[in-house]
Amino acid sequence: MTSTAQGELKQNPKSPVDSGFSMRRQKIAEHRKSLPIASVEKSLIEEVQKNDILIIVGETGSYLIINSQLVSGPSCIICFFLLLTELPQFLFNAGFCRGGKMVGISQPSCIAAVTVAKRVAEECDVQLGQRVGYSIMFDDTTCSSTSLKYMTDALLLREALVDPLLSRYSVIIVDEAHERTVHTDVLLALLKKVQLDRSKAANETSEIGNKGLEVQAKTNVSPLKLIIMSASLDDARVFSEYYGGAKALHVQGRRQFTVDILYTVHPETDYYVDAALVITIFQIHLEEKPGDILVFLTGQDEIESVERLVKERLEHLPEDKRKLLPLPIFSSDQLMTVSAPAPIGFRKVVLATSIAETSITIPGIRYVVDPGCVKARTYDPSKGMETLDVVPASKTQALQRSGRAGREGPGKCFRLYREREFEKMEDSTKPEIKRCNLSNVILQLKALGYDDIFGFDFIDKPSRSAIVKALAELRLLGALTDDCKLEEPAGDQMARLPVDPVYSRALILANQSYCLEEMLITVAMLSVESIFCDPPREKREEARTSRNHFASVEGDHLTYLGVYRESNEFLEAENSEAEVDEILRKWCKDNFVNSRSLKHARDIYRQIRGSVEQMGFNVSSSGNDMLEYRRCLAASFFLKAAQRQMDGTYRALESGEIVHIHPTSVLFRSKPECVIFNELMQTSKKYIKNLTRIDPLWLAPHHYNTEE
DNA sequence: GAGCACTGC
Repeated sequence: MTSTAQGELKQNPKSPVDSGFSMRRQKIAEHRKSLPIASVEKSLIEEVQKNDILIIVGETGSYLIINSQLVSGPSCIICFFLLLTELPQFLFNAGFCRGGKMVGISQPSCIAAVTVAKRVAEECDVQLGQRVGYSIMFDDTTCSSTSLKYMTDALLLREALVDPLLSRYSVIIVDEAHERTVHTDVLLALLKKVQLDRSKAANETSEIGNKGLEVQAKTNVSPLKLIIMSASLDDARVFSEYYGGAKALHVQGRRQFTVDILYTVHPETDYYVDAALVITIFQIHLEEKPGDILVFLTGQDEIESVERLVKERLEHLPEDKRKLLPLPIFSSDQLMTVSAPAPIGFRKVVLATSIAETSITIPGIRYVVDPGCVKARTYDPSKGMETLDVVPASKTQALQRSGRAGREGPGKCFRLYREREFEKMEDSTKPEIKRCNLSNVILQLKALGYDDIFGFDFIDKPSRSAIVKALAELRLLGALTDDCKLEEPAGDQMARLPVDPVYSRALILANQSYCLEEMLITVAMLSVESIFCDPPREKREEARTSRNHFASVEGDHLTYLGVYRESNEFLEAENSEAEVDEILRKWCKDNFVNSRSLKHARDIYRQIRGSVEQMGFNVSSSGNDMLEYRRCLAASFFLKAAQRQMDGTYRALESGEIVHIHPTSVLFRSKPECVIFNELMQTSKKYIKNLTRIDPLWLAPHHYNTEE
């Protein structure tokens, strides 16, 4: 692309926010005004009473209006955020919490669960943790009198392990179901079954009548109401079909202004993408009305390179045209800087990853630049390898991105691809369950009593090979018997531990080898990312020295163990929580350790220590006997072992893949003969991460050779 | 000698 971008972009006459719909929108707006809140409440409750399953679709305004003719039945129109906080209160008022029953509201993330719970408690003017509470991994604020309980999907799934009928809930609302996370998908499938079981049990109870009070007490269950909230119409259709034609109700989304969509006319080759991007950014900066720009990029590298290009180009502009401020965001630490308004007269250009699609809202954005790509993680079950690569975005993502320009006023979205390429995009991103390692999900299902995994009623079925692989892995880890039944007690214990099956296996083995204390720390440290900080240039040398101080010749696991223990030595038993935080923060800063990661690891440690103690494990330390601990690592992670080749590369024993030690490993230079590792990921090369040097003889003998 | 979108138990 050599000419100016002006010539390359044309307005799409059929953009999803075409003005032809404005009449309709106006009508809906009038309709909404005529609806007092009381009648909204009444009609919503009526719908819940009439329908055991209700799907509530709340798209951003424009998209919703276009598609509303596709939905039958009367539309109930209120504001979406209102619904999220009001609906549970409506249900409470309507008596759904009588007799100690609860309305459960599940969210994919902790932050959402906490935020909404706080807001509802405020609206109801009650103390958080009483009538309204939330429950997330490290924080449960509910009590026996809680009626409205906000929680994460994953936690609700865990609850089903203890109470398979989820009998304390009269209504469960699953929010953000369109995100299609593994947890949401499994939860939706589970709830379908729970609802069926509870109807059955309730019918039996009523049939029994007063024949036997004992039976009645035992089956004291009432039917379960389900409300599924989805922001995407496509997914709402999928859910409706999945639940046997469940009724879908439409809700007006938040106010959305018109966004003009502009496509490029000529295809962009990869080589020109950066150039086209920068040209587009400057075209907006120099020719468009005030308003900040949001650019969607795939990762840190790309963000930094575009930032550099923008700065370079700015230097060639006359002084008065230089008022453009590039703001990179690729980690949540940078969020504060982007939400602050630009200095007077300046235009911000926010260079963001897909984090800016949904997770955060940046004020002031009127222009969006969308190259149409996203970095996506996929999992190859045959190789046990994750891949992180750049792929085309989906239509839903493209719409979401363009929608970001219309939050505060009419906006423009510049798509750096042709309209026909948009048409070729997938409707929505593949559900996570179709692109991840299934061993955790399958172990949970087995523990919940679902034996027939191939016949399980998934909304989107994962591939047969992915299921086969996960079952095989679980057998090798000792969670399942040879005929794929839950192994007792190990399988059940593993399902109850809140970590990946390989890690729970490691904890069980460590318990038997008397190095559980070490393994708890190891698993906690492996469960968080990037223990070490990336220091600024001037501190690199200092950081290297510090890292060398921690580095263990045995590998990363012992290194992490050392970091955790050394940080712990600075603490005293009587330190208050705030003091602990402060001491650790300082220690981390001095030692180039990521304090957020370390704090998170300490939380996980506490959590899993509690779990293993509950199982009756005795947390003992191997003291200075690191040999026993390393043998235990080998026995736990034997599925991921690699052997050095003549040329210095490694061969992963299970898959036969040729792999490289990742440069962040402490073993990067020493290249021991045989290692176990925790992660195999393909980026520019196939890298193994988090390794420990082992003796090949320690590997589980029954797995790699035939001798006993 | 490499970089890593986002969650969650």
